[in-house]
Amino acid sequence: MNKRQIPQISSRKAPKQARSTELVSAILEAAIQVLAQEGAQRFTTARVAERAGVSVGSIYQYFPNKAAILFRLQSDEWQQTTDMLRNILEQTHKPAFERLRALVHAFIRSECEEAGMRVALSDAAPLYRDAPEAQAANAAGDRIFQDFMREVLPQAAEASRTLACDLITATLGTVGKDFSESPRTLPDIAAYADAMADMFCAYLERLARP
Amino acid sequence: MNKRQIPQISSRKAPKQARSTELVSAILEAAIQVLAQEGAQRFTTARVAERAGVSVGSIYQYFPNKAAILFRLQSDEWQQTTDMLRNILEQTHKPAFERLRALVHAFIRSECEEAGMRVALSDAAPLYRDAPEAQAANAAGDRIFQDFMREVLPQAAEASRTLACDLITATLGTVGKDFSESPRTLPDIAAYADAMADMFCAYLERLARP
Amino acid sequence: MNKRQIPQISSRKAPKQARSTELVSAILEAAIQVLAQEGAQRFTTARVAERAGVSVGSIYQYFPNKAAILFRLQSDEWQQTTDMLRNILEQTHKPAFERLRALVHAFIRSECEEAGMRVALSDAAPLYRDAPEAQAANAAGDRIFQDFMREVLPQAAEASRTLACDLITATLGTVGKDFSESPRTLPDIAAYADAMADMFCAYLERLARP
Amino acid sequence: MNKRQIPQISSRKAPKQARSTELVSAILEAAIQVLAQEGAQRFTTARVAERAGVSVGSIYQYFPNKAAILFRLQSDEWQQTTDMLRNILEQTHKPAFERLRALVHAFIRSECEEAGMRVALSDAAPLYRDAPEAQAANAAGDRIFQDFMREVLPQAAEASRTLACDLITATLGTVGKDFSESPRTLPDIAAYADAMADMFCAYLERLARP
DNA sequence: TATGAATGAGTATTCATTCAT
DNA sequence: TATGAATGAATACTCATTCAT
Repeated sequence: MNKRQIPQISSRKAPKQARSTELVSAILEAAIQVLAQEGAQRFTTARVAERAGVSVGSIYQYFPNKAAILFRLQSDEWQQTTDMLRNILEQTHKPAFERLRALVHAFIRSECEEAGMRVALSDAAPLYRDAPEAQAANAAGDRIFQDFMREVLPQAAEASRTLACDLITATLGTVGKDFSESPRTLPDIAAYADAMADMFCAYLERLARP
Repeated sequence: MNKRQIPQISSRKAPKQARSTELVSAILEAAIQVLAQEGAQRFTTARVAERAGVSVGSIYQYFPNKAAILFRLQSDEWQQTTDMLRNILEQTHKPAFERLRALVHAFIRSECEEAGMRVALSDAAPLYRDAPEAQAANAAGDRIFQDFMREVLPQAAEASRTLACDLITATLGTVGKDFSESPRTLPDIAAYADAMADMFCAYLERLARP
Repeated sequence: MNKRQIPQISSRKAPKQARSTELVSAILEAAIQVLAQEGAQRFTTARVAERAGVSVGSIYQYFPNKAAILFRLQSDEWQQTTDMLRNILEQTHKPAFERLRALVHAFIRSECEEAGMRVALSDAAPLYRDAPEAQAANAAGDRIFQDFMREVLPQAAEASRTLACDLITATLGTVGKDFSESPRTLPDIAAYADAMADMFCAYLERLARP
Repeated sequence: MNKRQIPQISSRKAPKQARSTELVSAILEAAIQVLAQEGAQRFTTARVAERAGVSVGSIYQYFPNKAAILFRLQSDEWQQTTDMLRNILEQTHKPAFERLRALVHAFIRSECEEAGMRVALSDAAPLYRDAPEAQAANAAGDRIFQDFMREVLPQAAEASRTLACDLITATLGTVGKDFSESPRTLPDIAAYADAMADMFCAYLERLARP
């Protein structure tokens, strides 16, 4: 098996003071730029520090290592995405499939924004992926979707509902990322999102059928 | 934009002589082992050379750089997969959806074999991904599927058929890879493949409907 | 010749106020712990400050640099040892050789206490050794022994007496330290101290002989 | 307890070819110079490489890490010293005490040569000391002396002979090193060596007495 | 006085690639 | 053809010390 090292990744200190928060923001902002402009390969602490107008030492005051910066970036992404998805799914006055379609559109669109950075971030995944913190973060998103699935497939067996949920979230996530790796126009994005929503709806309808 | 270097990736010489072919095979075989056992991070020419029982110099006789080895590995994978998919899709005496289901099963199963190596290989993707040769290789697989789609959706507009084709191949590829990153049992694999096939069939049925 | 920097090492201010003395004690106590538990390599001002429950800045209020802390530790050791030796040698009602034997025992025993810290402290010697203050401190101990030697070898020429004094103090000091670097049981300590005392007595007897 | 890392220290490859041996020699020679002129603190692989007129990479071709260079230097010292001592002790046609005196003189003299480098080397001891290889190397020297002690103290109990042996070798080694840390004139060296030899002889005579 | 955030020079080690033999 | 020694740029991380608050 692979002998990958699992790094400590949690933030070194809670940025309580205003100064700290600013610095952390500057570092993260710089990290995003470096990632987007230079790629994962050239993402180095020195470059981030320089871009942030900060010393390397300061980076290590707030992040225990390079992986922690990347993980933090990814974490923030997940958080935003999760929030966005939750907001859409919670609009229970709208029909379920309409919400699902909106969700797919929103997700694909958001993936295509800052695509360069996102691709680089996922290129760097091996550096933070295996940390325990990373595993936990992903779980949150899944739960939201589980609830939605229960609403759409109230009759389905638990196991098959979970399977469907896994399949749809995996498709949304990985296919969305894959799609965003090439530059896309807005109409292309809309068309692709529609196609994906069609696929999900067709699948869920079939599952819902007796 | 990213300033990634785009390396030359094509093999340096066509290995016509038996000796050469042996050497190339040894190198590729060693590369697979190093990838599987050490991970993308520790995939170095020196390690490949040592494992292959060959000098580093010899590697550079047949591959212009490290990325070329990885690309070749990926290429071979694609080739095998493409062949496999073609064989399944060409069994035109079977119903289309049956073939599609068989294809999904075969693909997911094959992704789950040697998953360690495959994950490492995809971790290393940034190294070879941007080479022009890589783009071309993918196209071949798509064409095969295009034909199948024309069979299943003879009435559909060209554009929407292409879109569906892209979506399904992307889903198969990326979700398959994502699924294979965790260790899976055979029944899990079968269940997941069935779910995916269900989704594809439901989607295609909807598209085929007037 | 070596280009080692010779740092200023004397304490930055005389800690007259109670608060200051407490702080200095806390720092020194923490320094001992860090040295013993982490070793010379990991002896950092940050670690000392943390262990002392004090800010780094405070350390620099009382010590001009890291070396000064180490030097102070070493100084205190020397002071204690010197006092101990003086006490033993001043018991002039006991026979000289009996006092010498007691001294050797006491010294070896004390070296073996806190051996971990002492080893670390001597590992760190390069950092403080070359300071002029360090040279002076050692001289004090020698003078006490000189007096004892004059008592034991009243007839000997000044030069040869000084030589013997140097040799014996050097042996006591360096061999004692060397011995203490391995963990020792009390009986082992006693046996070794007896052997060393035997050696010293035999040597002094020979020198005393006409 | 101290959390010192114990590094791998053995040479990376056996320098079979002439070229290799030259390189290793150049590296070691450069290491000696850096150590003598810059001190242990400033002993860096980069400096050694530069002084040797060699790339850093080349150093790592022959030594697994920095500690290994230092250990090799120390090893070579031990080897030379051991050989020297053996040669002197094996001249069995000379009286034992005469050989012992010669040995002490030779040892102290050799310690005082290249004293700067030796001091620096022992300053760096924490880096290589804890490696298993280092422990083994020391044992060899002891055995030679054991034989000599058996010759001088044929009647003594095994335990007390071993104790005396340990004490004398420790004294010779550590006091010799301590003495060599200050610059010395030849007559001073001779006088000190004589005093030490006197001490050893007096001690051994006492032990030999019934 | 006390703090602790900020600094940035300093270092060991790796690894893709070349080229003399 | 094959070798593998040599190269040296690149990089994560530490830590003594300062100084604004």
